[in-house]
Order: sequence, then C-alpha cells, then structure tokens
Amino acid sequence: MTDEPTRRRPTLDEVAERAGVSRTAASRVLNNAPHVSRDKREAVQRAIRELGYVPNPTARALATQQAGAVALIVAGDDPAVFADPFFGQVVAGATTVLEETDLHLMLCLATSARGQLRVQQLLHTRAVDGVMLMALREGDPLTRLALDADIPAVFGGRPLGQDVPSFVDVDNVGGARAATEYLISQGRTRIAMITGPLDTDVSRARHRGYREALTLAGLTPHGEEPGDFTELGGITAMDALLARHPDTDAVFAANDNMAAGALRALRRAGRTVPGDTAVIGFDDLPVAEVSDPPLTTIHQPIQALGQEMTRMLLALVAGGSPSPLLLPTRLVRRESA
Amino acid sequence: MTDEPTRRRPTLDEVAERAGVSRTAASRVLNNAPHVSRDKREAVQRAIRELGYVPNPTARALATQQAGAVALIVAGDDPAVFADPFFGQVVAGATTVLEETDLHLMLCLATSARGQLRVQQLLHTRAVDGVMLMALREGDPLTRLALDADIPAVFGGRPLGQDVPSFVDVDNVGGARAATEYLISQGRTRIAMITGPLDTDVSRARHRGYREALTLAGLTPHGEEPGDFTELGGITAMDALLARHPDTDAVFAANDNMAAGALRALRRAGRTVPGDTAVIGFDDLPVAEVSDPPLTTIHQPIQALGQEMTRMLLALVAGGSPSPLLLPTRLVRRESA
DNA sequence: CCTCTTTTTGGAAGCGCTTCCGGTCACCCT
DNA sequence: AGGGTGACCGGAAGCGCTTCCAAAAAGAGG
Repeated sequence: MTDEPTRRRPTLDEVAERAGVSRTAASRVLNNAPHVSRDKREAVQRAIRELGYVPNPTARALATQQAGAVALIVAGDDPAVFADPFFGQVVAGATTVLEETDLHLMLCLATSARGQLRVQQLLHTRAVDGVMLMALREGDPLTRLALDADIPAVFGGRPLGQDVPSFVDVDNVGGARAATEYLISQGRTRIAMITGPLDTDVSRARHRGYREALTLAGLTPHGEEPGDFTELGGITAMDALLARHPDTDAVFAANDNMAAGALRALRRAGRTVPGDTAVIGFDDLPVAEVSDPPLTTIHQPIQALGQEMTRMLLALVAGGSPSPLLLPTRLVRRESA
Repeated sequence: MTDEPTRRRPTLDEVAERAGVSRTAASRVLNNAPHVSRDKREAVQRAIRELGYVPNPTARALATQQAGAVALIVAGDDPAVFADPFFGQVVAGATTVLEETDLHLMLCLATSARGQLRVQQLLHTRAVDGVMLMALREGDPLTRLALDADIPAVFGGRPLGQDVPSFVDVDNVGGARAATEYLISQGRTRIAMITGPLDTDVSRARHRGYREALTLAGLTPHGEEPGDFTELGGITAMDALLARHPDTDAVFAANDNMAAGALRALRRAGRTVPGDTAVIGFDDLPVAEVSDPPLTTIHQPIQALGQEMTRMLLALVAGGSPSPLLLPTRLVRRESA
C-alpha cells in the first residue's frame, strides 16, 4: 500500500490509460455493458483493482440524471413523533429492500417550518429519485407539493381528503371491524372507542370499521373519545370515557400505545381487565406483548409496509405504474380481551 | 403558468442569458459572492424568479466536491434494533441542527452483510461529507473502516476497544453511580443489576458505575445478570436474579426497557415495587413515565446527543477539530425507587 | 488628462462520468 | 473476391455548476 496522506482518488481516465483503452471502454466494463472484448475487459478490471478505483457517484449522478437516493419524508408537527417505534420499523423495512438496489435512503422530518421548506427544495431540486411520504395530516401542503413536483411519490397511508395515485395502506377498516367483532363475539355490548386524531385517514378508517361492526350487530357506540396515539393520551381518554360511561365493558383503542394507557387508567380505577372491561388495541407494537395484561390487538405488518412502499416506489422510478396496495391485518389474541 | 408536461428544468445558462450576463456572474449571485454589480445582481435575481430556476444539487456537488449530505449509520445485527425509540430521538436531534444547514441526512442500517457492504461503499465513494456511527459492537469492522476511510466521522458512544478521536457520549459511569447511590441512600443494601450486552461500551460503563458506587459504600454486587436492552430481556434477567437471590431489595437496570421488564417480573413474582424491591432504570424513555409504577430513572439527553453529534460532525467537515463531548445525566425520581 | 488601483466581467477550464455516433475490423455468405 | 453484417472501439459532446484568470471598466489621485 503506497498511501500518501491525501492522494487524489483515481478517476476513470486513469483506469483507462493504465489499461490502455479509451475511457468509453472503461466505462462500459464498469457498467458491464456489451461491446467490450474479453481482453480489454480484463485489462480494465485489473487496472481497477490495482488502482483501487471506485467510481464517483456524484459524477455518475450528473451524467445519468439519477440521484441514486430516495427519501422518506415524515410529516407531523413535532420532531418527536419520529421517536415512535412505528417509523423505525418502516425504515427497517425500507432498508431491506433498498439494500438490494444501489439506492440510498434519505430521511426528512418535515416537522418544522424549516423542515417543510427543505423538503420542498428536495422535491424541487430532484435531489432524490423518488419520495415516500408518511404521517400526513389533513390538508398538509406537502401532499400537493409532492403531487405537483412531478417526481415519483408513494404515500404510506392515504392522506385524508386528497386522492393519490400511489399508496400502500393497511386495511384499517377491516382491522377495526375485526377488533370490534371480536369484542362482540365475547359478549361485550357496551363498547367504547378511543380514536386517534380525526384529521388523519388512519384514525377515520379505524373509527369507521368500529362503527360498521357495531351497526352490523345492532349495537351503538358506547362513548368515543379522541386520543393522540400516545400512552398518555390513552390514559386521559379512558378516564374521560369512564367518567361518562362507568358501565363500559369493552374498549377498542385505535393503537397500542393508547390501549396501554387505557389499561393503566382502568387499573387505577380499580377495574380488572379483561374481567370488568376488555381492551383491544391496534398495531401490535412491542408494548403489546409486555403490557399488563398483554394486549389483544390487531397486528399490522409495519415492516412490510416499509418494504411495499419501497417496492412500489422502485416500480414508479422504473417507469411502471403499480396499483395501490392494501396490506392485511390480523387479530392477535393475548389476554386483554 | 405555462407548464408543459415535462419541460426541462432551466439551467444556470438560461438564467444568465435571460439576465444578459455571463454564467459566471449568475453563479456569483447564486452563492451571493462579491464582485457583481448591483444591476446585474438584480437582473439575475429577476431571471431566476421568472424562470423558476432552482440549482441542480448534483452538478453543484460535482463542481464543489461536496456531497451535500451526511450519514447516520446504525450498526447492530438486527434491522429491528432501529425500532428502538432511542434512535428516533437521535434522528430528531440530528435533524434539528441539519435543518439549519443545507445538508441532508442519509440513513444507513448496517445490520445485514449487504448493509455493511453498502456502508463500506458509502465511505469509499465519499457519497457523503461525513458520517455519524452508532451502536457499534466490540470489534465491529465498521469502526476501523470509518477511521481508515479518511472521512469526517463522529461516534455516538465510544466503540469498545478502539480509541476514536471524535465522539459524543453520555456520562454513563456517572449516571450509573448516581442511580446506585440513590438506591443506597434509600437504605437498600442487596442491590442487583441487570446489565446490557457486555460487548458494548455503554453497558460496561454503566456496570462500572454501579460497581464503583457499591465499592464506595462498602457493598458488593447482589447478583448481576446481562440483558439485551429489551423489555423481554429484562423479564428474563429479573426472573434469573430472583431465582438466585430472592432477598434482593433493589435492582438497577441498564435501561428503561429492561427496568420495565423487571417491574413485570417482580409483580408476577408477587413483589411490590418499591416496597419489597426498588427498581431504577436508565434512559428516561417514554416507557418510564407510563410503566407501573412510573420508573425512577437516569435521564440522558438523547435528542441533545443527536444534536451534539451533528454539530461535532459539522465542525469536523468544516475543518475544525472539536474535542470529544460527555453529556450529563440526571436522576429523575418517580415511584419505582 | 493620464497613470495606478480596485472592481467587475466573462471566457474557458475543469469536476468525473455516460453515451451518441461514426469509423474499424473480423468474419461469413454468395 | 466483393459486399454485408455485426461486434468493437474511441472521439467528442454533454450533464450543470464553480472558479481561475486575464481583460475590461470604473475610480482615485496627482
């Protein structure tokens, strides 16, 4: 190794020269394109090895007009929302499929005004080849921005009040129905719901599923209280529910965090679960396994969500026109219901 | 708006032409550099506005030899580790400081062999201007790779068994000592510890702090059991601890997840907390507030960690040589101890 | 009014790679 | 042997921006 402190990294020209071929030929073997004779190909490969050459991605990007990266954009108003393990799993899923390509993952939290602006630039400048958007609120300007930016975009969960061509979502309505029906099948009749913030499609869909199941069974909602998807919010909502309807015998929370909160509120109120009140959640996050009692919940394939979003984006980038996707959910029976 | 379907985006040349100046001048106003007369500057600005010009970041990157992005690399062997809210907070912190610059955040999970490879490429090709590395295990090849790649790098938490020039860490030893001393000050004497995986510096440091406090007080460890930083691991470890030393009157868990697990194991074993056994955690994650009882724990400024890592990286990229940083921790008293 | 600075200008040379396209050359078929 | 037919090959033109540098313009000073 003759590594001078900061030697300029070798360029394709140098490789070509050393291999005694044109830069064009060198480029061809790099991208293993045809029309290079066996000899030259090998000469170039040797030169590459000897020089320790590694192509400059920026130059390649400029020449090919492809950024070599896609972005995951997380909206919301608080940077802390990203601390939700949900996103971590989505990222993990996205990563597994991106790993198989030569694209990188750019992460943008569009939570502050500054952040929104930067996302806007990102879209405008085409610094990425495509974007995945999540956690959009109703009327979030980002939705239009992304749609208008003429850049491949897939949405994780449908944005409320705006039809988008490419999205992958979870069957929230079906899951919520299944949850509620399960409660009903257990003989519960005074079923309350802790909803999510109602300016999101996911919350609305889960609420709809709950209502549908109730209607089908000839029941009516026994109290509905909005939460904010946090455990604390679940506690507050459950307290409110209990105050209004002390005879509630079951509650469906729109996510596990809130269900866990409900569990705590119920215990604090001296009620047993599932004895006095059954609780069912949604998401099947880690917390569901370790809450007390463990949560019966609707499992949603979060990592798969990340994967499918990414696959769809890749298809879009490749010029395809994939159809929207709805991922299935399934009931996970544990002890809270 | 005369937006044809897919009109080529305007280039700097077009701006220059329209403004009646040279491309050089146009570039100058873009980067608001000196040596441009007032008139021309305004003309260029107008042209930019009228054309809706937005500079091409790739071209700029090629010319300036700066990627315009930094990477956050998360090691570990399971993509799911990233689901830990810890990382979410780090990302949030990093984002807040990056937002003030014109750098983007690239996220890499080096959890699979494939992932490691891609990170290696990332370093080699200089696709980013700098990297932040986290969750490195002892002897992780990534450490050397990053150090050798001749690219600005800051480590989040010191990698075990390898001195690195730039890192920001939390005062794990001090925090662990404070936690243990608090337990001691409450009159506990049979104090066990649930450690993290001992091939990480953070686990070792917290363990050391625990030992130091014990020694200072003339006490000895009352059982030590390694966990894996998950709630489940905490349950298992606590069960083991209880089996060996049923008279344990306090336990210090190396993080909140495991502390929460310990809480559950203790309850299951019919013990009261803090009555029979006091429990103290580390991290002050959201779970600490909502566990039952709420966890007394050592707060560590995770978001600040992300911020400081990023600031340090920026300093490095700018050619500076910042000193390592140790962030303070503080005891948060709740009800478990 | 003329010389000496100080500013302002823009031509041109990159940054490192891809790719169009016209030219070679070997080979095969009548 | 002449004419095709392809597979090779490499020159050169980009991709869109920054920046060096020589030249031109504008002030300053006498």
